[in-house]
Amino acid sequence: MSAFSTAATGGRKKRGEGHTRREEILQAAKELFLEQGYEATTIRRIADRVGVSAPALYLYFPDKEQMMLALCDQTFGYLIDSIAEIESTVSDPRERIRRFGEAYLKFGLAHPDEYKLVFLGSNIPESVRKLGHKMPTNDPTRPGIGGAIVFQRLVSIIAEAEASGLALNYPADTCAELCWMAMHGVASALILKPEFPWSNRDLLGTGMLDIVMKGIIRGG
Amino acid sequence: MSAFSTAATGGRKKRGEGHTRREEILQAAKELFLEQGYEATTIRRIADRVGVSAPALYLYFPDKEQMMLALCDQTFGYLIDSIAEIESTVSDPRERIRRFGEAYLKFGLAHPDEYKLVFLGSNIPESVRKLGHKMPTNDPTRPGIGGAIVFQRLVSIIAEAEASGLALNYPADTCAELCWMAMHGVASALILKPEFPWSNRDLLGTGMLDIVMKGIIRGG
DNA sequence: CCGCTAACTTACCGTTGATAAGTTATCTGC
DNA sequence: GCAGATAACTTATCAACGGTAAGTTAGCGG
Repeated sequence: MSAFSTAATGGRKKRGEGHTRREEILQAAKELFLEQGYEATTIRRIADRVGVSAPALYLYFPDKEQMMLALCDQTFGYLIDSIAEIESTVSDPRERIRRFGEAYLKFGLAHPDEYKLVFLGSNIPESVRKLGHKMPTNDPTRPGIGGAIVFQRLVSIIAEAEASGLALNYPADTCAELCWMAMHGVASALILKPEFPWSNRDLLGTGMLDIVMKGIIRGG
Repeated sequence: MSAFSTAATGGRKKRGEGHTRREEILQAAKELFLEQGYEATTIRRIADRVGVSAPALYLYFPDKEQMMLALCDQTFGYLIDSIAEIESTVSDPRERIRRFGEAYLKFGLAHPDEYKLVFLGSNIPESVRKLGHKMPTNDPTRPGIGGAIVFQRLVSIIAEAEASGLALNYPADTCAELCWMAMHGVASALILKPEFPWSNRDLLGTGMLDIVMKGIIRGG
């Protein structure tokens, strides 16, 4: 009906169909997020796009943060999938770690907004705190958990590498943290300062990966 | 006068004394910033503490961002000073790089709010873009330039190290970027997720520094 | 047809950064 | 000492934000 709404779905939902509205909200939020970034993705704009009033969103999400995190989890699923594929198809421990790093960085550069929200969330102190608070929370449905799952995969990959005979220069969990921090440093820098005249973007990724591999693997 | 204002300075300034008001504003902002973090540091709260109306702040700063950046530059001065001291007292190229990394990380952990604002500024797209846009801007008074100055020091240190005979595995500027990104990865992770059960915080700093040194220096 | 309640709206709250327009006080030139 | 000029500052207000309270509409089961 209205001329400038890509996802307005007209009238009220029938009984029991509320969950479809929830998905419409996520879809609209995602569109806005991709088109105009985080700042433009306000409650009111999402509601407008869905074709519903702003408070209606609060029937499906407790607050904006949970909405955004649910959105990110959806996107992070792609990264989790691609990591799972690496784990199932690549057997060499070194190669696994390297491929993880590549996939991680590629994902970050392909989904900068989601990356920012999950890994650089300066706005979401609440859930970031919870996210780190007690890591072994086995609830994969908890919103915002995507980043933690990814990190846990790396811990597993490196622990398994060590178990299969790879000698490490540090404890396995420290190696995982170092590896993640290094790649996170590259990702966040390239994402936050895209217009900075970086000497060589590709080399920064592959070089950091080389450095980390050499640094954490004994005799690497 | 009022019971809970640490810096209220009473009446109006005389002609030509506006600059002292400007410093009072920065001081109040800094106090709030340190006491209650970035979120609590609103225009109105700063104005209250100074003992002046909110719009008065706009006589001295074009917007909140410039205020915050001026504030950060003040704090970053300490880091710049300590780097200058390292440069003037440490002659060994390897040791210089290492000491830079240590000083950088220490500063980040000691001033997390300023660090966030300058290096993780998800709120300040404007100036971050400018900051990276044309690096060789020789205006050290430009607000928000602190982080760029620090980075430029590292570039110099590594370029000088190479000039003095140290063999690098990558171009000097790439080495500087890799070094900064790695340490930035550690700093930002520890700052943004302080409650995460990191395996060993000290080891993450020293270990990353070891890894980077070994990685960028030929035969390191 | 009645009542329950899911789905949704209108009206509003307090807060934010920021602007426009008016006021007061001090300094300068005469 | 008095009259502008203008630095310094206030009041009133804006649009937008996230979020809540309370009322309304619509569909389903009895």
